[in-house]
Amino acid sequence: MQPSNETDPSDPRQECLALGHVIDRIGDKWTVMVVGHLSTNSLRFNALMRAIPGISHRMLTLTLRGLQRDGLVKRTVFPTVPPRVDYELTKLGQSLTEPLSILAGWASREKPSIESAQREYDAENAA
Amino acid sequence: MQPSNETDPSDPRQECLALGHVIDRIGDKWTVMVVGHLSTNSLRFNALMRAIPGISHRMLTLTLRGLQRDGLVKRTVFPTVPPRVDYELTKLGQSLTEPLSILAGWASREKPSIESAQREYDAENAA
DNA sequence: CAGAATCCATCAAGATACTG
DNA sequence: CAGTATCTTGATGGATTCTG
Repeated sequence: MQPSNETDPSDPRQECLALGHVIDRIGDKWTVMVVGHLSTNSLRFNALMRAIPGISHRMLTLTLRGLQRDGLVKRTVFPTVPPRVDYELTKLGQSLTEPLSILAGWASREKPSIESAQREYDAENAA
Repeated sequence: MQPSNETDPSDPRQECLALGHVIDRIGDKWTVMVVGHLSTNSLRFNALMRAIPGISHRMLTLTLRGLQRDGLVKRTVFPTVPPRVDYELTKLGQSLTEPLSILAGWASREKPSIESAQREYDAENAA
């Protein structure tokens, strides 16, 4: 039924182009980890730092700012001394946790297969 | 039953750390797009080039090699003249399309919300 | 056609030091 | 505690050229 229109939004390929765009935002390591850790409860800045091994001060800041900008994370400042800042997922952020956990499930399920494929590939390519 | 072991694999936080690792491989724009386009049928190199706007020759090569190494894509060479190479998802690769399409669904559903949040954030931060 | 190889600009990210 | 600012480097990715 579709005429010769190349930009059919119901085309799964178009959808995957849209995904590519969003993946660029939320698809990096740190973003995924932050969302994962905030999915259960709100956390303070340093608590996130401790929870996510290897993340630098700077990257956590930038990641949180990005998530905040996308409306996925809410930042709450308590005017105490010393200052305290809580980060929690917004409703929109919560809605992301399900797709991500599905992906996480796939990742942990298929991790062995992937790693064995890598070893095989590397072995073939080593000689 | 778990002792004071901090690396409990059933902990959702541990799972999200595993995700972070895998996301680093499959979570980039081009990889997602390639998998998306291969989800319906196998494609040749240049067909993928044309299907994915903006991808460079080099990035397509590297992306495909990575997917191949992970065992997600199978490369088939036809010894014809001119040479012809088909790329198709393996079974493992097929199994990834469902989680990805769920994520893609979320992305296209929530895209308006995200963009409006961004506009709001930028407006607040512009002044 | 399907790649490999080289060159190069840019940018992302870590380390470090400073502030309210 | 929760950031911001600056610096420096190393990886990334694009353009281009060459080959079987």
